[in-house]
Formats: sequence, structure tokens, C-alpha cells
Amino acid sequence: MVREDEFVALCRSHGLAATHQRRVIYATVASLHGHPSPELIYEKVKKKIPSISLATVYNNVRTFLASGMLREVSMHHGSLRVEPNNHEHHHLVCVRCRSITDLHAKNLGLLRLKTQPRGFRVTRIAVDVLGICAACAAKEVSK
Amino acid sequence: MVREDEFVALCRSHGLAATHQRRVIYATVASLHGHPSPELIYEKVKKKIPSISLATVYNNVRTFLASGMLREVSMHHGSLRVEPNNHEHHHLVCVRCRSITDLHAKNLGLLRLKTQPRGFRVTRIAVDVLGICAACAAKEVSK
DNA sequence: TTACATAATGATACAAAATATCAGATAATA
DNA sequence: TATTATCTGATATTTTGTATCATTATGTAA
Ligand SMILES: [Mn+2]
Ligand SMILES: [Mn+2]
Ligand SMILES: [Zn+2]
Ligand SMILES: [Zn+2]
Repeated sequence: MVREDEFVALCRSHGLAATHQRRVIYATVASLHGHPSPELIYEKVKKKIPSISLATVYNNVRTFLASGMLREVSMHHGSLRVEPNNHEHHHLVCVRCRSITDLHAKNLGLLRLKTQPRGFRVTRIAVDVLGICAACAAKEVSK
Repeated sequence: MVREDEFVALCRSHGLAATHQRRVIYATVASLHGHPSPELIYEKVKKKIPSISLATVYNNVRTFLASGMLREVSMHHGSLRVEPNNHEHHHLVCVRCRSITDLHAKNLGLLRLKTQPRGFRVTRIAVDVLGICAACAAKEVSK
């Protein structure tokens, strides 16, 4: 479990109030293996705080993501997107607006695995170049 | 627009019936730039077939994805997933069950862009090694 | 430490995205 | 053409996520 004073300092440094719910949510995420969904986190947190609301878990997961205290696995859109481009390519993904634009494969050096992962048959390697797109950068300057 | 006989042959080779709706949906996707959502495809297709149902668009987009006639942009789960692992790492992503497991960054050769994309401030490069996980491979053999 | 302003929580309503169901229509095959 | 399997479209339902708002807790400064 995350120490109380450490958690307070961490929240302070991110401009967040250090609430009991936040401490338990944060500690729960840190204790989990894999890549949990808010619903799974909610199930785990409920064992410590039975009265907690799913909305509070969502609110705080999003607050942690926005503040940088937690990261998200994928920066893609949440909903299904179809790929009409059949050429071999990768993507530029904006971490602010989640816009996705194509990037020719030749813009990246040769990709290869040093060791083959055991029990996993590799079919393709997809690269996301993450960052801030021009539109979002412009908005940032004008603020 | 995709030629009628070509489309029929394409469907035939994927074991699908060549319906009018499918032809229009497929041609619409091919005509679009970017990475459209089923809802956007639906809006475009409705101009050609006003009576079409959103469910039909969803059904056929998923049929195309399952058959390999179309690809999906991201093989990640549709819903939000949190990353508890703060170390620099990449992911093995199963294209069947969408399970995501961590892959140490050192298993990949140095990643770098040959040319910086104009107007895009790169912050990080995320790699998904796509393929079939052991569990899904086992299911495939037993079939 | 107390008082107060600000921010967070939890209950619930709402919305978006996706899937299930099924009667009737259409396509593949013979 | 007739038969069968598949597909379509209308609609209901589920899943995932967001908005609202009264109540409660936190941070700060007197
Ligand atoms: Mn693309
Ligand atoms: Mn990970
Ligand atoms: Zn952007
Ligand atoms: Zn799998």
C-alpha cells in the first residue's frame, strides 16, 4: 500500500486533493497486474470502500490520466475505426485530440525483435508515434 | 467505385455473399480518407441507400474485419485500460482475443524516425507486436 | 482550531457505442 | 426455377462512459 504522506505529496505535486477514495484507487491500480479497466478497478476498490460509486472510480481514473499520475494503455479512439489504407504504414497519434494520421513505413528504421516472444506467433509490428499535433500545439500557444 | 465483377470475386474468395449493401459499404470505406468510424460510414452510405440500417453497417464492417477484407486501426480493447507499469515497455497484442502483455523495451532494436514529421511534436514511440497468443493458438489447433 | 471556500463524492439520469433478436428479403446453388 | 442459407432492417438490449447536483470532505488562512 502507498504510504499516506507519499500519496499526499504526490497529489500535492499534481494539484489534486488527497482524498481517501483517491488513495485507495491509486493503490489498487498499482497493485494490479495487466491492464485493468475502470470496471475491474471498481470491483477491487469496492472491497475496501463498499459505498464507492462507479462514477467516482471513472472520475478519478480520468483525473489521474489527465494529471499524469497514471497512463492509459492506448491513445487511440475508444470506438472502432476502419483502416482504408492497405499500404504498409504506421501512425502519428495525437495524445490530446487522438487524431490519427498515416506515416509511411519508410520513415522508421528497420524494426525487429531481438528475441522471439515464447508462445506468441508474431504477424505484424505496429508503431504509434505519439505526440502533439499541429492543431493542438496551436491551441496550447494561444492559451 | 469498385467494379461489380471484381467485388463479387472478392466476396467469393472470402466466402461472403455479394450483396448490394456490402458493395456500397466497401466502396464507401475505400473512398474515405482517414480512419472512419462505423457511424461515419453509415452517414455516407445512407446517401446511396437511404433505407440502410446502422446495424447493417456494423454487421458488415465486422464481417469485413473478420474475413480480412478490411482492417481495423487498433487491435486494443475498445474500452479504457489503465497502465500500472511505469517502466519503458511495449506490448504483445493478440489479434484474436486482444490480450495485452508487456514486452521489455530492450527486446526491440533502437527506434528512431528518419525524418521528423512536420508540425507534430513527438513525445514517445509505442510499439505493438501483433500476433496470436499461446491460448488462441491452442484453440486453433484443437479445431 | 475553527471557519470558510473550493473541490470531491455518490446517487442517479443520460448518452454513446456496440450487440442481439428475429421476421421478412435476398443471394447462392442446384 | 426452387430450395436453402444467408443477409437485411427494425428494434430492443447491453456495455461503456458522461452529466447533474445535493451532500460531504479537503485545503487554507485567520
Ligand atoms: Mn492508417
Ligand atoms: Mn503495459
Ligand atoms: Zn491533436
Ligand atoms: Zn489470444
